Amino acid sequence: MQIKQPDITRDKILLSAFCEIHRQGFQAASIANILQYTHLTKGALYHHFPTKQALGLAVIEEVIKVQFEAMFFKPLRESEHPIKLLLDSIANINSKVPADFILLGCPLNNLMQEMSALDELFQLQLAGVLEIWKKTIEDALLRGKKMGEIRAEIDHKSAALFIVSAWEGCIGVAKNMQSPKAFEVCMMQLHGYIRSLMQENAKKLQR
Amino acid sequence: MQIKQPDITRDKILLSAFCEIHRQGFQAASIANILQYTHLTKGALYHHFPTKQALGLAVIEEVIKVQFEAMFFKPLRESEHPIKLLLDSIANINSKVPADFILLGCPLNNLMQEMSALDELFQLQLAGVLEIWKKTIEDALLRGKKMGEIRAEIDHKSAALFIVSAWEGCIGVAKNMQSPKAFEVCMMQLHGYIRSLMQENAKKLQR
DNA sequence: ACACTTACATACCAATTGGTATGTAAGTGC
DNA sequence: GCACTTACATACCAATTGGTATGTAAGTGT
Repeated sequence: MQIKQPDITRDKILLSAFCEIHRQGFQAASIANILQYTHLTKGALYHHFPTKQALGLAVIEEVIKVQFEAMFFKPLRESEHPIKLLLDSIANINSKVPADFILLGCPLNNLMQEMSALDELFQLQLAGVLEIWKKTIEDALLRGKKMGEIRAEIDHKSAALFIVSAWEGCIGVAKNMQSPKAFEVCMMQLHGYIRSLMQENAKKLQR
Repeated sequence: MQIKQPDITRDKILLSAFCEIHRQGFQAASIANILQYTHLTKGALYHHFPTKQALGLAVIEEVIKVQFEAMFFKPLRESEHPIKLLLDSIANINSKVPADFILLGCPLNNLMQEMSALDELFQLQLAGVLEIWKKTIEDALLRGKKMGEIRAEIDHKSAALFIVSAWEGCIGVAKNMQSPKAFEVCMMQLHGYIRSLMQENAKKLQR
């Protein structure tokens, strides 16, 4: 089964829109610019997407969500040692995420801050991705409990919410400072927070 | 000494601009809207501010920075028990910050995410406010060390950076979820992080 | 091979944008 | 009381915005 030409065109628009939105934000993203990079025209864009809003929502669902799924969610879900993977990912964060994610910000966080209060569809779509992230970490913490790594009395839902929030906060502040180094330092404190959720005897195993 | 009329006009523009920017973001903020609320005209605005950028920078310096100074920096700097104040502020956060700060986001964070990668003057001005916040918390932690509340081996600079980052992250995520309750839950985890920096015997004193 | 749909390209549009040029009335210094 | 500056108001402008109406060439089903 081969990939249809229209789907290629659609993907080209989505990818170009993602890049433009990542750099300029959604509202400032220019449809003219998006098209320029693809060498397509408005006819193509408005054939595949009824409005700019629909294009933006599709970027969240089909580009951003997919990226997060591949980079964070899937590895963590499928890991045999989720707590170890979580801690290692955070400790080596700058090798895990591209530099653009810090200098331009996290695409998810950027859109959350820009659009959540302005457009309910954006808010819901973004909240959906965030919810998956949160649930994935909740599940990791829960499995950590069963493996005797995470203390039983920990409120894993609150902890997961905080981990995601702090994570985005670290990127956000590092973006302002334009400093991947600050991101690294900041994430090491999040590393410390997660370690504070662990059983004492399990900490030794995790360097 | 009485307040000059021109200064009143200038302040009216600044305040209106702050509200518009808080709701729409800087780029989407419309000068026409800003003026509508003040019943002034472009002549007035461009007399007091040479460009929209200059207006935005003035809003950061003369509205946002001043608000933060009054709400967070000054109380913490002048407190005799800074760690207690920090923990109490976080525990009662929803009574400390207006609901707009969650539903519309933190004005500082909003602008950091929108503008840091686009405009160096914005980035520097915002980083300046962030730096004061960070320094104020650094100093609070340092005084906490001297009072035997914070453990001596704690890296207070990294911790302060993380506290500010996580704080903004909590607001950011709560903004996306449009949930002051989530903000409260999230901030209680930050509360727990700060407690994890404390001496064991000092923890008992703090409820 | 004919009817119909898909997948675009081209040309156009009203609305809005930040910014400017000009005008003017009210202070202000001397 | 005259010269000059301040503090605005009014009218205008080029550029850009998202969106649409129309045209057309290439499939696609029958």
